[in-house]
Amino acid sequence: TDPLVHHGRHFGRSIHALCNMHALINNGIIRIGERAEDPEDDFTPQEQREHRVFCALLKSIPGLEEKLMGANSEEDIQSIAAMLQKGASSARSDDTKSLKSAIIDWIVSPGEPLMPPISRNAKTGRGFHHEVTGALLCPAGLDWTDAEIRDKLRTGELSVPGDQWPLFLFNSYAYDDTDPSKGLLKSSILVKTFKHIFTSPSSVEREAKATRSGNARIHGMTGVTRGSIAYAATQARFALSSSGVFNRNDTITDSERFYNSILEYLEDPDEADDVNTLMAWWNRQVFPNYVPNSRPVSKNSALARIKAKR
DNA sequence: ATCCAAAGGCCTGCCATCTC
DNA sequence: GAGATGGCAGGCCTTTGGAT
Repeated sequence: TDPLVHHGRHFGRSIHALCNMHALINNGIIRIGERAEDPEDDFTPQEQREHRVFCALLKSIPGLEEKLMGANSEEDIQSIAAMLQKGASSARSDDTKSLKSAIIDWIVSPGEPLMPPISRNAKTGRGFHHEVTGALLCPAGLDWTDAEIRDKLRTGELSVPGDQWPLFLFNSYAYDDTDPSKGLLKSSILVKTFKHIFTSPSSVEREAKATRSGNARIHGMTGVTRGSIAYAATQARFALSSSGVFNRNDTITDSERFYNSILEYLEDPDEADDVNTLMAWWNRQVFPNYVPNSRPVSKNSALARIKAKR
């Protein structure tokens, strides 16, 4: 496969999922031109955000900038964008597929039966239809033990927009309304989802059985990123929900708004202190033994090949 | 009619272990 | 040690189904 597809997979998982690659790249190139002409040019906050993502894209894929600048037709750029998009989309799809069954093992304590049982390969019966997934998805601040609230969530009378965060994001699934950031993004289910995607499915258990490099290693990922945490949260939220089809624009599941709201929080300068502490915590959870260049890499490993390309 | 996502099958790469 | 073997993980292909 084309290396751009490969890079697109990791970009989607770690920097920005759910974006339109064509627009991202086209707008990015235009903005570079405008900035060169008029450095004083002001961009809207939205444009500035998009441009930061574009710069991260250029930075994360060696040779991409040259490739884009050297493209001599609109078509060339379109095909580059299409490859990256394909990578991001297929990675997202592979992860939803894989998490769909895996997450069932993480929502009750080991050994405890799940009542009623949830099918590993179907989404019906999840979401607010089930006591356990419902409690996890219930917006922080609402009381899932209240029968009236449960009913309204089930019927949809009470709809939950993506920026109203569910309880499963919080450590021990406990929300403290006097301190809303307490335990935020520190739940075990989120860490497990992250490990499943980035370090390997078996690394979720205490003793990893992996014999092959996981995604983080394949792509030389050495620490968590804001995008990767938001991505794991979005995948977990979708896996717990009853909706069967992942769709960016679906207003019921509202995954894109959810993803962006997490990302916004993590990038908010006003939250920088909390977020830096949080990121350090994540790195200890997920990459505890990481020391730069400490591991020998076999000559033919994917990582070695990637390094050789740089 | 077209597009996209889901699902399962399949293939390949990687690593640990075995066997000689 | 070198080569064979087996299992795990990631990714690709194909089919299917639903939405637009």
